[in-house]
Amino acid sequence: MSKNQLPDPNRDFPAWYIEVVKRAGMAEHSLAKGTMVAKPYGYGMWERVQRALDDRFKLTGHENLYFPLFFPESLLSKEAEHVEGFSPELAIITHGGGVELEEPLVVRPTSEALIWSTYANWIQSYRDLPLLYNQWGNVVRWELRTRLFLRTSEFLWQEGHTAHATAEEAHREALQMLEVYKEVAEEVLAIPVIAGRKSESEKFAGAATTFTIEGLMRDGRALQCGTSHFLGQNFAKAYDVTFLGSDGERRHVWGTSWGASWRLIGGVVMTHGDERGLRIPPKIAPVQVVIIPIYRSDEERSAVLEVAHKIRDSLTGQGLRVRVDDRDHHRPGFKFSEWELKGVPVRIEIGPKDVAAHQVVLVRRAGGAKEQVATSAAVDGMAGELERAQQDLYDDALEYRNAHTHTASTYDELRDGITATGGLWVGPWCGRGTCEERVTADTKATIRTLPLTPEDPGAPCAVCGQKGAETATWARAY
RNA sequence: CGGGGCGUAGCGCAGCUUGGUUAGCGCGCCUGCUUUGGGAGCAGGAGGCCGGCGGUUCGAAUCCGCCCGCCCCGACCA
Repeated sequence: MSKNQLPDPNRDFPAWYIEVVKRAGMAEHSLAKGTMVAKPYGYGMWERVQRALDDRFKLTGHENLYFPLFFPESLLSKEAEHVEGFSPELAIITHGGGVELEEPLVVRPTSEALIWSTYANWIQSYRDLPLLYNQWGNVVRWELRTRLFLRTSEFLWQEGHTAHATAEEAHREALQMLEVYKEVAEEVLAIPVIAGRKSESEKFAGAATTFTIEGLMRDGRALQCGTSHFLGQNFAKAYDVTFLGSDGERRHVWGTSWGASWRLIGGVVMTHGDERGLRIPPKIAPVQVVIIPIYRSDEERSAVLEVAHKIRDSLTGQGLRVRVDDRDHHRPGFKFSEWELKGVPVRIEIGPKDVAAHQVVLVRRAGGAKEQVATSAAVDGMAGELERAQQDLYDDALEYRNAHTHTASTYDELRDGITATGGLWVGPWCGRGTCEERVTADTKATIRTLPLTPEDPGAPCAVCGQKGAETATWARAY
């Protein structure tokens, strides 16, 4: 059989993940602990995700800007909960230019502190509102345990920061951007996600309410794929951001912030990958169609390549991303395996027999046998083929999630269920931290989502039995 | 920070216990020939401050000390 088998994802998912990411050429570890080199194949996916998000940010009225990587340490300390949340993960610069700095600089773990302290100067009147800005950049969080794409000391992301005159408007903004994340996750990354609200213990340090989208990975663990925060007036008060209303009253502004990172790429790997490697959704695939020429002699080679290049050109003309793998030092079988590992949605094989018959062999990564198709039909039908591949990945992932979503009404069901099967467990929760902590202590699962808007009191709490619970979704998470 | 492990060619490793002439193996890489429809074969070749510093010794990858780095488990993860 084939060589260089990947670890079995069903037996050792973490080993499978790291091998796929490395061998597909997405990323590798770099020199400093916990840092990562994003290689072209992985960065190419990130570029597609960036574009999908950025287009939607613009359509919803936002503009990009850029704040610096460093700011004075003292700035952070103005919002008590915020500084407490971040202080363990800060990278702090104490020296520059060969001398000790008068005041240390922090490398941003997120930019709320700097941005709100700056917004204070930009906002005077209700006429300056709303402020709808976003920035693309990197942040640093000194993580103890890191994983490629999922948790690295430095990572790439975007962070949106908006300021509004009313709580209602800010709240709407936070939910609107959550919806943008959900749309990108589902329609672009083909990852079905649950949109919800975080519990008090899981929310962002400094936020009034944190919203999240959560996906379910193939090993039964949940992954937070994006968060959007309604900040209330917390940062406005900490950094004294006020405006004069049309009524002449001075008020603090209401804020939001929202972020998504290249962790999404890790989510794609863990949602769609299989024992052969990656399966990349066509919308973010750096290569959507790979053409493998097959030949023996030089004459065959030039005849086959001529057709291969023609097909490539007409597909490229449709706006598709196509690669002809004309490397002469690898045989076809090697290329088949390699492009499957790299998750290219559609492969076209062309040999001398196909050239003679004006056909190609078409192979879908998502499964199914090889199919002989007339060349013209393959070219004309490719866009539709990729749309189906995109949909198939989503449908597969949704089916998996549905099959791994369970309900529990008693504590035994919840605890034993999480421990035995993983996946998502839905059960009523009274809202008290003690009940939440008990589940986490017993199962290592956390509340991933609560309903977007608080529910009317319902069934008794699965943990303590007290009435007035709302529906919580539990899972072990990354 | 606590517990455990590891630093030898691009990658993965052996050698170290019991010091000894030129430090090996697999993969990868380079050249040539034969191959090419599911991970090619043969032949030749290149590539090493053996993590660093110091010590013991006629002689150190190997023994001793110190240092540095990385990995795994735990604590942590807004």
